[in-house]
Amino acid sequence: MNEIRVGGMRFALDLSQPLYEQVLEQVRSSIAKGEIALGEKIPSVREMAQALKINPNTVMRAYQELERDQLTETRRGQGTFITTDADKVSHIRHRLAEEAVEEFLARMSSLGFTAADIANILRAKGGEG
Amino acid sequence: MNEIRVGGMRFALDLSQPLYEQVLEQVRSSIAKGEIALGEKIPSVREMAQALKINPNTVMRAYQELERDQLTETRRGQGTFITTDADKVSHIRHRLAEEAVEEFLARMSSLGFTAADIANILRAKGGEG
DNA sequence: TTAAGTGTATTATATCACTTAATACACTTA
DNA sequence: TAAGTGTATTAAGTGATATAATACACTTAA
Repeated sequence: MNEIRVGGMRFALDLSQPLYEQVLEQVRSSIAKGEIALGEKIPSVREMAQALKINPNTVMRAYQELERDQLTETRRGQGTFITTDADKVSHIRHRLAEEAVEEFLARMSSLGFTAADIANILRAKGGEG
Repeated sequence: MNEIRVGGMRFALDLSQPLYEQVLEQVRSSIAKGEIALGEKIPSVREMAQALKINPNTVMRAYQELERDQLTETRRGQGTFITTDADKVSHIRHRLAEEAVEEFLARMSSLGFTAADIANILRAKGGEG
């Protein structure tokens, strides 16, 4: 699978998407799922870059987006830490979910599926899984 | 809105995505929704390019993807026509829906939402709309 | 036969996002 | 003081996207 474990997180990078987006999303996912604790330190830019075999600048870009979303706090000279504010995590998590739902519904609507159609499809899906 | 009507279809292009993908998706959407009839001729490459103010090569690329999906048939010297095979349309429509569902569920799962969570969110969404 | 309108192919150019590389600087801690 | 942090800068390369200009094969109607 080319799966890399670093800092208690799992990473699987490919070329289908920008690398910085994949790093961002996979760290964010770990936070949202609670797989990494609040206040915990994540690997340094250089350490992460070396582990993932990508450029430090690329990791930096991902880390800066995490901080802009207030999911992390950076302390110069110390490192990058997950926020200690559970509300921040909850807020971002629901905002991202809202975006996913909106995009999904728009996409299905553009294919001519109604809300009832979608409910049926998901119900069928849930039944088999 | 910068909405352009051409060949019975509506187009609204922006810079958030490749132009050829937007043209592809918007024609495909018109077909899936039955807004354009089976067997009908769609605008020529040059006509579409002029109407949308984009390059003919860009339109060409969108048209070729439609043909690869067998949603259209091209007749040299005559033009590009929607397939007359309703099954083809149905097949593609369900394939795209399947992809949308899979991506949506994966995205929600990466945020730590369960199938039950998702059902609740969509039910709430349906109720208010 | 001809002219206009089709799809199609080719070559060249330009732009932009992404990624890497190499450095350097400010800060914190041991 | 040395090592490890985040951060900034400059340069270069690559690939996808889009445009431009041109040409060719085919179909249809005048």
